[in-house]
Amino acid sequence: MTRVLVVDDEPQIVRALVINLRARTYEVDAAHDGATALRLAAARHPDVVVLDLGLPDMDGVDVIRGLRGWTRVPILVLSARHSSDEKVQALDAGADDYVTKPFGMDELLARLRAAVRRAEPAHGGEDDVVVDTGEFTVDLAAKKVNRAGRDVRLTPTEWHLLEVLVRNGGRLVGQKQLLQEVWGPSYGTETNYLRVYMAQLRRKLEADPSHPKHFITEPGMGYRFEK
Amino acid sequence: MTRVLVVDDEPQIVRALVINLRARTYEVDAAHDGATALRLAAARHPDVVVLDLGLPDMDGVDVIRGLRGWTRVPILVLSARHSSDEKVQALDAGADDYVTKPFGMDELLARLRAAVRRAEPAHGGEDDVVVDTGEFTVDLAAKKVNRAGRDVRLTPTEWHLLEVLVRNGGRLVGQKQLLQEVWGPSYGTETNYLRVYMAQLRRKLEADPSHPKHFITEPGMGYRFEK
DNA sequence: CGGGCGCGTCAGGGTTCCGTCAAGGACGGC
DNA sequence: GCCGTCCTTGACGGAACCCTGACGCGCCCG
Repeated sequence: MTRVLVVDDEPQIVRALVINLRARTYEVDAAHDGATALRLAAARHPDVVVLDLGLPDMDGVDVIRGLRGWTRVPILVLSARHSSDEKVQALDAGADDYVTKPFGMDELLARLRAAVRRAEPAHGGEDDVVVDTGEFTVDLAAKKVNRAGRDVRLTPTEWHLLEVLVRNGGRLVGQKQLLQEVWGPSYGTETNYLRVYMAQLRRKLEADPSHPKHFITEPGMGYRFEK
Repeated sequence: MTRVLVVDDEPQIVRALVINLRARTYEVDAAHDGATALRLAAARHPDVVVLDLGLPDMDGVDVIRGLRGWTRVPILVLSARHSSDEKVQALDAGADDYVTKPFGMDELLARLRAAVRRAEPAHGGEDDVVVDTGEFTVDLAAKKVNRAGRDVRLTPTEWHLLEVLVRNGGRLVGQKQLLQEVWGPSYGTETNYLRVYMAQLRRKLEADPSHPKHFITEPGMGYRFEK
């Protein structure tokens, strides 16, 4: 859920923004002056701030500076002033975008999405998903398998098979599904491939490969990965 | 030094931008059509792109998509179209800002500064910038590699490859991803490039290049940098 | 009790993939 | 215009990997 802080002293603008943002499932806080805005920003940690420069209690640029003192949250400035100087001042103070009133709601929302998007951490936020069995660990993001403190080397096919099984952890995966996901959609009956590669996975990862505890065979059906 | 890629088919606009940017000590490349823009972006890796939507050879939005396929470089769109739809389309395709012609040079430069500023890495993780393997150190910020007290000289391509690997330290990086990040999005199968440049990196950085400890090959999949 | 079926194991051969070297071409500096 | 640096490209030996067939074993069923 994305949280937005709207700062404007004109009630009808705040209302219009709040309605439109809530309708798009944003979480919205609103402030009518600069002091409240700074306090709310600190308390609620919004993902983006929409800030009107014309506030009753302080200069809008000072609000920007107040925020930039401790956060890099995207700031989208809203202003009735069209002068170039005003824009330059706000942007150089740390604003991310500057929209002049009257503004189109579609455009504002698009600029808001752009601001939020680029604030997201790089690389799609792929958390290091690590599965731990006690005997070995599988790091799906790094494509790494560790056993007894040593990295285990897997071939592409071995890794691919392991990945499908681990992602379906606990569930039974049919042999046809395994074959198609690892070898391609035109495969489905070559169960000997599975036997060979399951054996290699077990040899590399199981403490006792002939009595597997994690790579379970379900005769006639498929295989299952268990922690 | 900040590098800017200017994309516009109107020579006078390009000239005005180039002059103004160079006067402010930016490094500037210019392209007059989309294909050239994508090629230059891949070759020169600009820190920000100024893109006119009205290009002779392809839709500007497709240029944005072409860039976003492999890079998060800030894109500042320049357009004669004022319609809300156009803006929304460009922004949602991945643009960072949208300025309508005619534009004030002061404002454009301020928006450019804002785009470059927020693309900078956050201040705080300073110690993450230098990676130490024991045999050599890589300073990502200073773009320097030091080995046995001496700076190692890397070619641009060597450095770029090293950078991608180090930033993904420990993680396996697929050959396709490496090729696209270093050579550009239109590459993906030229694995011989990787073989040549990995060999050069190893020759310059590994104690025993034929038995690499830090630049690990994962046959059939990609490469991995290990401390 | 014997045969069939499914599974696990092993080793060899063909193919793909990788490391290495060297030559040719593009580019920029002097 | 020459020279050095860098990038591209091709070729080749060797290593890694994938496929394949053969065999043994346990289980179920006839």
